[in-house]
Amino acid sequence: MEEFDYSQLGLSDKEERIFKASIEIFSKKGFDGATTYEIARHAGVAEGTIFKYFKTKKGLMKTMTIKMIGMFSGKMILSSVEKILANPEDKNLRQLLKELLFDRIKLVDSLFPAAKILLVETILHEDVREAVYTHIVKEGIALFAKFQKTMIAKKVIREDLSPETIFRSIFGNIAMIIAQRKLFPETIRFTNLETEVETIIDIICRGIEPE
Amino acid sequence: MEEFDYSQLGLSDKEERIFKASIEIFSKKGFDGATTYEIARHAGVAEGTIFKYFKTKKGLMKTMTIKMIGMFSGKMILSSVEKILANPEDKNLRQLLKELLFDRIKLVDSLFPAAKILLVETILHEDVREAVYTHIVKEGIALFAKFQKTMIAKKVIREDLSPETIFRSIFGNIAMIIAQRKLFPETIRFTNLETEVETIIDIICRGIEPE
Amino acid sequence: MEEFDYSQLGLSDKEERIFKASIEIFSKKGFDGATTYEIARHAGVAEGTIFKYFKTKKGLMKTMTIKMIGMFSGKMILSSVEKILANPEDKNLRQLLKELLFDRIKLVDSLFPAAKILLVETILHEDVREAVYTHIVKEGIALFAKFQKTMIAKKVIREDLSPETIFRSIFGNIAMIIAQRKLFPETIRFTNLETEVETIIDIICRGIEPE
Amino acid sequence: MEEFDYSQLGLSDKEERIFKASIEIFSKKGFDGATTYEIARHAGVAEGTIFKYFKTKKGLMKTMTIKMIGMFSGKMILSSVEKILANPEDKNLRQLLKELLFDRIKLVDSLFPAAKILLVETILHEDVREAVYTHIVKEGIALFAKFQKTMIAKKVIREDLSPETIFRSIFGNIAMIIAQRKLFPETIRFTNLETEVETIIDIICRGIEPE
DNA sequence: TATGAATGAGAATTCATTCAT
DNA sequence: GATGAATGAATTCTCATTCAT
Repeated sequence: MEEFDYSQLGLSDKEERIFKASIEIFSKKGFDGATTYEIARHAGVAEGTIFKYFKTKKGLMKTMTIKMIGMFSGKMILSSVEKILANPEDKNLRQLLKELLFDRIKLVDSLFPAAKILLVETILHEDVREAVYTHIVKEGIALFAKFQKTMIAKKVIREDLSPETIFRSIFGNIAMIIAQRKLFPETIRFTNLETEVETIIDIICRGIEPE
Repeated sequence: MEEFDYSQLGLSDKEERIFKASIEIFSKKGFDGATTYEIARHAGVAEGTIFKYFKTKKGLMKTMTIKMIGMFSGKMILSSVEKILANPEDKNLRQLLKELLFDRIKLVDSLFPAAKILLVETILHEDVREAVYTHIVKEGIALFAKFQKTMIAKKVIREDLSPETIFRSIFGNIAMIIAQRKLFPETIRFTNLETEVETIIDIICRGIEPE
Repeated sequence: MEEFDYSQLGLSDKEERIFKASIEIFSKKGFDGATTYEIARHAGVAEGTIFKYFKTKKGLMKTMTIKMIGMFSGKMILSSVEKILANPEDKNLRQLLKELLFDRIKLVDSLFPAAKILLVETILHEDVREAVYTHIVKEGIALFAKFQKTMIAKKVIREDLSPETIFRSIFGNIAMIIAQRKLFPETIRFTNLETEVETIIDIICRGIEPE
Repeated sequence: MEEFDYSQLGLSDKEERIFKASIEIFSKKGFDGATTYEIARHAGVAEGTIFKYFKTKKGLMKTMTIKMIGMFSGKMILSSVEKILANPEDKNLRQLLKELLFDRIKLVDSLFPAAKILLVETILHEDVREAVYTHIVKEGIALFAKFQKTMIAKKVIREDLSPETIFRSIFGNIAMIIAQRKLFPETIRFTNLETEVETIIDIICRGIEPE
C-alpha cells in the first residue's frame, strides 16, 4: 500500500509530525479519547509544541479536518475528473469504472486512518458534516453528473437515474468493500480485491446500464 | 416514525431512563465526549445512580452496546427471517426486497441514535467490532445465504455471486440511503423514501438477477 | 483585633473556608500569583471543590470581589450612617469624627487582607474599579454630603468645601494611617492609634471648620 | 503632560524599549498577569532578548523596581529639596507648598503607570516594601523634617506635630487627588487641578499652621 | 435504594526559559 | 548580540467515581 505523501501539505517538520501522529491517535481513540500527551510523545515533540502550532486541541482537530477534507476531495474528486476526461474513446464503462474504483479504494486504503476520523466526526459534528458535504459529497455528485451525461450520450448508462442515486450506489458499494477489508479483515482471507471490484462493477453496471 | 419500545429490554424504571439518556447523549457527543453528569441530568437521576446500576461509565457503555446489538440483530435479522420464511409463494424478488428494506430503513431510522453509537464504536473499538461482526454481520450474511439459496432455486438470483457480495451491496445501498436521510437531510427535500427504495431495488435486482 | 464574622455572608461551610483561604492567599500573592492548589490546601478542601463552587479561578475572584465590596460598603458606609444619625445632639464634630474614624480604622484593620486585594484589583481592573466606585466611593461621598449638610447647619463645618474634597481628605488621611500601620509597622512602635487619630482629626478639623 | 525622559536611565536602546514596554504591560496586568511574550512584542524585540538583558522575569522586575524607585526618589525628593532650599525668603508656606505639590502631582501623573506598579508591588512584596520605605518614605519624611524645622523657625508651622504626621497628611491628600484623577477620571470633569490643589493646601495649612 | 457533595487523578493549556542558529 | 522555535514544569480545569446520609 503506497503511503500518502504528507509533505505536499505545506507543513513544517514538527507540524507534519504532529499531524501524522494525530491521525494515528485520533483514528484509534477518537478525538475525546486521545490525549495531547500521547500525540506529542508519538510525534516526538513536547506537548507545548502542539499548542504553539494549533492553539488548542480543538484547533488541532479543526486544522486536521480541513486538511483531511482537502486531501480527500483533491485526491478523490479532482484526480477522478482528470482520469475521466483523459479517457481514450475506446474504453468502455466497466473498464473505466474499474480503474476509477480501484484507485479510489487504494487511496482510501492508504488514508484509512484519516477516513475513520472524518467519518466519526461527520457522524458527531454538524460543522464537519457541512464541510464534508460541501467539499466531498456535493463535488462527488457534480462529478458523477458530468460523467453520467457523457455516458448517457454514449448510451451506456440508463437515462432514468439521478446522479445522486448512482453516486450513492457506487459509493455505498465501495464503502462496504473498504469497511470489510479494514474493519473485518479476517473475513476476506480468500478473496482478492481485483475480483471483488470486478464483481461489484458487474452488479452496478448491470443495474445502471440500459437494457 | 415509530418509537422503539424500550420496555421490552427488561430494565427497571431508572435503568431505562439512564439507557435512553445515554443513547441520546452518546449519539450526540460520542462516548468520551459525553459526561455522566449530563446523562444523569438528562435521565432525571442522580449521578451516583448511574454507578449503582452500571458500576463504571465503561460498564454503562458495555451494557448499552450489548443491548443495542441485541436490538439490531433481533429486530433486523430475526424478524427478517420470519418475513422471508413467511413469504407466500407468489411474491417476487423485488416485492420481497422492497418490504424487507422498507422495514429495515424505518427501523434504523427510529434507532438512528443507537446506530450512530454502534457505528462509531465499531470504528473505534476492537471488542465492539467483534461483537457487531458476530451478532450482526455474520448473522446477516448467514440469513442472506439462506435467502439466496431459495432464490437461486427459484432461478431469480444469479448463481455466481457469494452471499457476502450481495449482502454487502444491499447493505451498502441502504446504509447510504439512511446516511443521506439522517446526515444530509437538506439534500432529500424533493424525493420520497418509497421511490428511492424502489429505484435502488431496481438497480440491485438488475445486478443480481440472472440475465 | 476583632475578626470579621464571615458566617454572615451566607456561604456553606466549604465555600466559606475557600473564601477565607482565598482572601489570605490572594492578599499575599495577588490574583495571578496565587494558585488554586495553594488555596485548596489552605482551605482544607480538594482543588476540584473550588471549581465546583466557583466554576473558574476568575469566577472565584469575581465572587470574592463582589462579597468584599459588599462587606466594605455595608460595614463602612451603612453602619456609619447609623452612627451619625444616632448622634445625640451634644456630641461635637471632633468627638463624632473620632468615633467614626476609630471604628473605620479598626474595621479596615481586621479586613486588611481583603482591602489589599480590593485595592490591587481596583488599580488593575476596570470592572472592579467601576464596582468600587459605584458601591464604595459614590456611597461614601453621598454619606459625607449628608453629614456635611447637617454640620454646616450647625455651623461647625465651612460652607465652601465640596463633599468630595472633604471625603477625599478624610479618606486620604485614614488610608495613610492604615497603610503605615499595616505596611510599615516597624515605624509606629512608639505611637498609639488613638493619639494618631486625634492628631489627624485635629488637623482635618482645623482645616474644615469655619474660622 | 510631559513625558518622562527615559534616556537618562542609561539603558541601551533595546533595554530601554523593554523597560518602557514592561512599565506599560506590568501596570496594566500586574507582574504575574503579564507575559514576557507580550512585553517582547510590545518592545519590538525577541522574547530571548529580554532574558539576555535581565536573566529572568523576576530579574526584569527587580531592575525595574530599582530604577522606578530611583526615578521617584530622585525626581520627587531630591528636586524638592532643591526647590525648598532655593526658596527666596519672601515666598509664604502656601505658595511654597502649592509649587511643590503641583510639580509632584504632575510628575506622578506622567509616571502613573510606574507608580501603579510600585504601589501594587509595595502592597504585595516585602522586599519592594522595604526598598520603597528606605528610599521614598524615609527620605520624604527626612525632607519634611528639615522643611518643618525651617518653617517652625519662621513660626508658620505648629510645633506640636511630628514630621511623619505632616508628611502623611500631605501625602495622603495628594495621593487621593492623583487616585481620583487617574482611577475615576469621569468624576472630575468639572474641577480643575489648580483649584483642587489650592483647596487642599488651604485645608492642610489651616490644619498645620499655628493658630 | 438513591442522592449529590466532595474528591483527586488526569487532561488541556500556559509561559518563563533555553539554545541552536 | 539577537532571535524565536521548542521545551516541560507548573497551573487551571474536568469529570468519573466514592461515600456519608
